[in-house]
Amino acid sequence: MNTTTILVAEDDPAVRQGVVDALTFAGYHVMAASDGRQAMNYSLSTQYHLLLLDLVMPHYSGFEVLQALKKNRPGQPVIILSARGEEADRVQGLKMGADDYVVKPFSVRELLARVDAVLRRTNERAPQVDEFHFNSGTASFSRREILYTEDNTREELSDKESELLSYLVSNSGRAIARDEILRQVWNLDPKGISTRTIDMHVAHLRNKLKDEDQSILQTVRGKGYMISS
Amino acid sequence: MNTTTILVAEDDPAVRQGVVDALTFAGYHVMAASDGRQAMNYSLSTQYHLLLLDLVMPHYSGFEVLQALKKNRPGQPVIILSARGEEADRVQGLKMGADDYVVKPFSVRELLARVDAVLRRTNERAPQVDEFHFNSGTASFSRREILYTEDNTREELSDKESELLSYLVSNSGRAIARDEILRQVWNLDPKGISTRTIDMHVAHLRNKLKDEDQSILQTVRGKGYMISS
DNA sequence: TCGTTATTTTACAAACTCTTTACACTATGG
DNA sequence: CCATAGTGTAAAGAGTTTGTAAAATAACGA
Repeated sequence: MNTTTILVAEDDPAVRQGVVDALTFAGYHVMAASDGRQAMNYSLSTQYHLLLLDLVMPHYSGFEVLQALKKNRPGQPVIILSARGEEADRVQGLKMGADDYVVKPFSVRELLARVDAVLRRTNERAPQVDEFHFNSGTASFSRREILYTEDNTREELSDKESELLSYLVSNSGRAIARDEILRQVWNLDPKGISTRTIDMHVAHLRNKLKDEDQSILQTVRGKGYMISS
Repeated sequence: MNTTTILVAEDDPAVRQGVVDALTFAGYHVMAASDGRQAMNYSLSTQYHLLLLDLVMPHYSGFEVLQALKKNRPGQPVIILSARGEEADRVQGLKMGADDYVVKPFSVRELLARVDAVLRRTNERAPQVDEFHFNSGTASFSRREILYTEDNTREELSDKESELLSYLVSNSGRAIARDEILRQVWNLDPKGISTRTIDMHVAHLRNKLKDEDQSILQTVRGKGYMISS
């Protein structure tokens, strides 16, 4: 299943609908903004994997949106859509941090190819993390160990500890519910079952991370746990 | 699975049954109102994703229902059903905030197409907002925390605090009644019950937002609370 | 099989959230 | 300026969630 979310910012209803339909049909989850103000709002405050950004919109131009976005989320992938095919705009857009540029009118095939390419590049950029660096050391999942920088000592991670930490690290920056952890790490269907296993493993991990003040592995009361990104 | 709920307000039993059957068969959860008074009642007090509204009904006309509804729930999607295919009605309905207009008699295929289109547009229109930027910081709902820009400190949000703030933010720009908050955030039917819980949570939120002058989270006396957009 | 280690369950104290109560304070209309 | 209804908030209590030690069970290699 494809749960990649794409935000489309485009004021022309016909073009917007076309793009939304094409992306939806291709299996993406799509959100749309229909003017510059919405684009500014949504792009800064919602979660998505790729922004398709028209340059010419009412209220705010695509350049303004891009500028604000790159200030707040430097790594956010963006493809610029614009009728202006001029070299100057293209260069400025890419200079401002856009990942690619599609000139209107474009074919569905071309759009999808660009989208795929940018998403692929983005994923490559962040390959399966095997190491987690924190204040006092580094955890390696393939070697199932933690190395402490200061005294060069070593602490082993058990199977489950390693998998749990790995999952939290690769989903850092959001609170992960216990249910989700049970499903993803324990491969259980958490229907009604209640267990303190996760909490115990978290306690063990905190010990091994020397995280007595819970600054690395945070509790999110009522939900689960989180590692800040 | 499709858990989208549609409210059908139509006084002609034959038409109503036909619409209900078609929508049910298409996988929607359907509720029905058989006159204007029921329509007024249900449309204002129950939860659904789309209202199919007949204009000609006893007790209250569709226009009256639409007017009351848009006053209380400006974003609620509505499709008007009517035998009168005249341009004037169509225009007035759309002016009053309806999203589309289907002229009777209509085919099942046509109805479903309109329903699909409006629901899709609705989803595009309002993506899930995860962040709220304000003068001194940013609140994130997926992380259930507030980060203050100045000193890089962090304040946690409790479950209810986060949900409440999220609801106010995603409905910013209008005053939200306490009743609506109880229904939407607490999942309670606020019939006559009176509680100061909401006010307490607002007080806590204001603390965490450092909003001592109530410039972010405003009180609307006699109604409830509001966040300006 | 045994011994060792990893994982899960149990149990209970501690911490926290939510709600209610109570009362002070404020806005509003006469 | 008063009466009244609406709002702010401190404090207390009920109920829920989390941390963790200790015991029980499972997994595994020799």
